[in-house]
Amino acid sequence: MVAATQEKTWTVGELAEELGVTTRTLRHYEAEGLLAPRRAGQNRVYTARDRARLRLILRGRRFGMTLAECREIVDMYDGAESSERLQLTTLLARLDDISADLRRRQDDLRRTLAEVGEVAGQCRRRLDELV
Amino acid sequence: MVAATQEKTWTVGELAEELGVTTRTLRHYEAEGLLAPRRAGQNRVYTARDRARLRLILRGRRFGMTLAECREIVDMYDGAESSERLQLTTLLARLDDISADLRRRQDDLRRTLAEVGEVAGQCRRRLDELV
DNA sequence: TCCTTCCTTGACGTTAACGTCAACGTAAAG
DNA sequence: CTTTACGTTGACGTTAACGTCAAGGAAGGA
Repeated sequence: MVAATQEKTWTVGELAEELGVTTRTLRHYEAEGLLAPRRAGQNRVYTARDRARLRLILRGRRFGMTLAECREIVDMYDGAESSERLQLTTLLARLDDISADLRRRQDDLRRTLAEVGEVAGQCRRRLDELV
Repeated sequence: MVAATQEKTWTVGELAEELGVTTRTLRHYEAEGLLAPRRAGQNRVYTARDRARLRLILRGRRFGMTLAECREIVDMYDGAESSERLQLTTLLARLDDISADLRRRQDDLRRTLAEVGEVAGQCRRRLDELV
């Protein structure tokens, strides 16, 4: 098992393809400080950790988080390994704020979904009447 | 009860203020065909119905719906009162698509919230270790 | 060697969703 | 009658999140 420590990596093209975005998006995220892939010479090398970060970002984007908000969240993964009480306490407070915000959005989504269901129900009733 | 049929109305400024947006936003939504308030001469007059539409729109915006998506949904409220079978059937299919999309976003949100909770938990554990 | 494919950086373009400013009308208050 | 506080339209500006070239480098196959 000589090669057991060789973790899988991706090129920009591969990772972009796999997650359904363009390479431009990956370079943009890097420019905005959301990703920081290794380099093999000039070329970017993405690890499984980079890939996980990217998936978090893309997931957030799908329900309206800005890149700045995404960055704040992924950065917290690193901050949570701090050893300073003040840092951890501050981070924890921020995380609570973020959770509250996400729950509000969850509520907005839930209500919207409910109302879409209402309209669908109304459609079905009118279709029944048309028999 | 002579005046019982006089429903409450709002001016742009009043409605914007009440819902926490600017008047520019209301005029923009009108230009994009999401709202169509009555006029009293030149001035816009918003009814409770307009207000309800606006609340739906703003709610959708909060979790990442575009104005075009918002318009499609609010327009369906009107379409659901159609009397043509084909119209209703088409609308119903579209509503199912939208519901599926919203549920995906709901899932994305749920997962993100869970992971934020994970990070918070990790913070708390590290804080405990620091006693 | 040449060709293709993938990568790089840099720079300008585009779209959505408003912000901002100008120039003007009008109705109530002082 | 003028000031103040709304309202109107029109037009240009701004920000975020990429899209879209352009120009070039490095690796591998025919």
